[in-house]
Amino acid sequence: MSQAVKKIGIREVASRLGLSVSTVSRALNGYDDVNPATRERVERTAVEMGYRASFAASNLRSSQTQNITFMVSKPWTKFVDPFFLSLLDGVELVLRAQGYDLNVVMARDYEKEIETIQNAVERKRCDGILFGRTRPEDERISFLQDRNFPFVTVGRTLEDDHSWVDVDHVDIGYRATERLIQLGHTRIAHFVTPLRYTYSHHARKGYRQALSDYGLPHEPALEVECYLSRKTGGDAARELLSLGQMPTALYCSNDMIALSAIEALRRFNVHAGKDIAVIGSDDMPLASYVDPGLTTFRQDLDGMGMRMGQMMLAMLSGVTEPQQQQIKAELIVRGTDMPFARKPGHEA
Amino acid sequence: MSQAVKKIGIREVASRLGLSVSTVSRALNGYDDVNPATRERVERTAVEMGYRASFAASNLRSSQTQNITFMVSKPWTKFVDPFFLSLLDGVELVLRAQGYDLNVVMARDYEKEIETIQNAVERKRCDGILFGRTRPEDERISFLQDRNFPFVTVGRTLEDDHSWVDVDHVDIGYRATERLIQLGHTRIAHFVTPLRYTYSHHARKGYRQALSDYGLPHEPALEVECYLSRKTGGDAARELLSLGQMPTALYCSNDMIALSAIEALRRFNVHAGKDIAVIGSDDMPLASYVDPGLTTFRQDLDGMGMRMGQMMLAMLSGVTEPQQQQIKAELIVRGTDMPFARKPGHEA
DNA sequence: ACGAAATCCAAAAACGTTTTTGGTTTCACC
DNA sequence: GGTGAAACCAAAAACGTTTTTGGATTTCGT
Repeated sequence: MSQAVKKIGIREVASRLGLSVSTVSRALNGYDDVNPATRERVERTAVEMGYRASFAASNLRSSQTQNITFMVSKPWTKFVDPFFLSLLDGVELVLRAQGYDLNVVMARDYEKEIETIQNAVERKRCDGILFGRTRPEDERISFLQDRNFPFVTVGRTLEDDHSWVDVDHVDIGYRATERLIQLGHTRIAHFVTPLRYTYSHHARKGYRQALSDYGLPHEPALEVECYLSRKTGGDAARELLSLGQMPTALYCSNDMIALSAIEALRRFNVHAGKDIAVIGSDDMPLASYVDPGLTTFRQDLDGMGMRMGQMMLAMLSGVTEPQQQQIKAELIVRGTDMPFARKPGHEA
Repeated sequence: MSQAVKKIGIREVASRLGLSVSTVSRALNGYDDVNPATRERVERTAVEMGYRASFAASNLRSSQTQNITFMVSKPWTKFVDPFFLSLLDGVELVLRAQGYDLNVVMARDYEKEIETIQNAVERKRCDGILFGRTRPEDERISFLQDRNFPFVTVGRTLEDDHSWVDVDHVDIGYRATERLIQLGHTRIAHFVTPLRYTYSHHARKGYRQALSDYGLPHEPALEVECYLSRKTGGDAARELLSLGQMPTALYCSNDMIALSAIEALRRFNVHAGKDIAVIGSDDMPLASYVDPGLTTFRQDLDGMGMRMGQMMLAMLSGVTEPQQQQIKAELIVRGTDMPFARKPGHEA
């Protein structure tokens, strides 16, 4: 543990070089009115002396932080984290390439979300904000729009008048349901993710559309909203069981819900892939490890993240009109779906 | 999209109140030489006017950021994320309670780790740093010690002359091995996590100690180092299989390795819980979903995180001597371990 | 009613950069 | 040799707070 290192500022660098402070600053920040030779000399000396501009000071003067914040809400950290982490990876990659830092802050709960954003924006802690779990009417979004603060979301709202990336959940819902129909199923349940999130509506819309397109009746009882913690897929499954008439197929707009439903059904001797067909939505890592593997949809999170980063970069460099990108998910067939069998094997 | 909100600083608040800027500042920052009535008036007006101190400015002047950074390395984001997220949760909780923000930055790879820390420290972006994946000789730690910068790690080094929290991996290794021995196994393999991390050494030490305590020979061939990506538990398992003499039990210092080994062995008709006993180490969420469930150890991540936060807080308030806390993990018996059977059922 | 201590507050300095402003060279061109 | 433009750089202002300094005012014991 050696002696604390002497603090060294831009002044020191300047005086060592016999240059003025402003020249050093301009050299370091890539201005064009500085002699290339001088610039080189400055740069070399700066690293030699171990000089690094104080974040606070440059931030204060330039009112730029070179910093983008990704806000993640508490519910995420419980289950959907892999989702979020792959995404982050992509974002970070493209932001870093342009000299921006990405940092992640956690909003402990629902109300804290807006507070967190407020803190970030009003105290000018970052140049832009990223977040997901958008809701049809999202006060975070109107807040940011009001102050004209750059942001990109994962997911849409009702209005859609901002920049976002999103997976096409209508498409997923439709294709999942369609597949089950084509496998011969006629009574297909849908375990719905919390409807406060926009994507849940989309998924449900796809589900209903497929049903209607293929002339199947829409049974409201088969459509049950789940919550990641309060009411799991397991709870929903038990509810359905107790109602008597089990469906022969199940589409869940979230793998976690699907998995917990499968788990619960197994207890009642109803086996996914044998007695009931199950399709999930977001190919979480667990999905492939479980036996049988969950049939679900893969989303190109990394690509989405990169796209998201690019959008942010564009906004930061002046682009003002909303940029939007929707991507299709890819069906991953594993073991939990199967054709309709004459006699559904549930003797609950 | 309304008009951009007028920027309002401490000056505006002061003049509105007919007070001086300094008084407003002192009132807001809880100094004691300000009339309670005045303080109340100031506080009310501040929120009324929507005033929030600029982060950069207060940071610059006070040289405090009220901000703690948790650095996570890329490898983590792939597999061990649940680990890391629970931990974070605890940290965040206690830091927030004292008005500190926690933010997470990702180091893209090995070399970037030190760079990330440098950036954080030298540019004074935070008041303290947290990170894990410590190595026996860890340059990050010496760097921070040299500059006398507050930090707490998850995991130890050879020296241990700093603040850390850690799970007792020697204990886990010992108890896992002991349990397998008591179940009658005599040939117990150990799939070792990357030895560049300190905890891997600890786990191996526990493993070897148990072997020796119970008079079992230490077969080097049964001890194979795995890497989270390059050489998985599956690879290691296949390696062992090809060597001919399979062990009847396996202890892995990481659940992911255990799981991938189990998966690979199944392909060769060697079933965990029937043909081979397997014990993991860190009860990742997957462990309970897999069938049969993985017998492993639960670590109180949340508690560890909180402890970690407390240590940081203590350092920030002047405590200088290293604080250290080791916690014991709890054995979670599920389905992958079983007593030794006369005829090990592997016909590979 | 007086002095000392405590309380309250204003003015100005300071934090370490970047940006603005403007001045001096250098250079090419007529 | 004079002129204008381009290149280079120095000095000082500015960013928005917190901290320091010190001057009033009030309070309290005697």
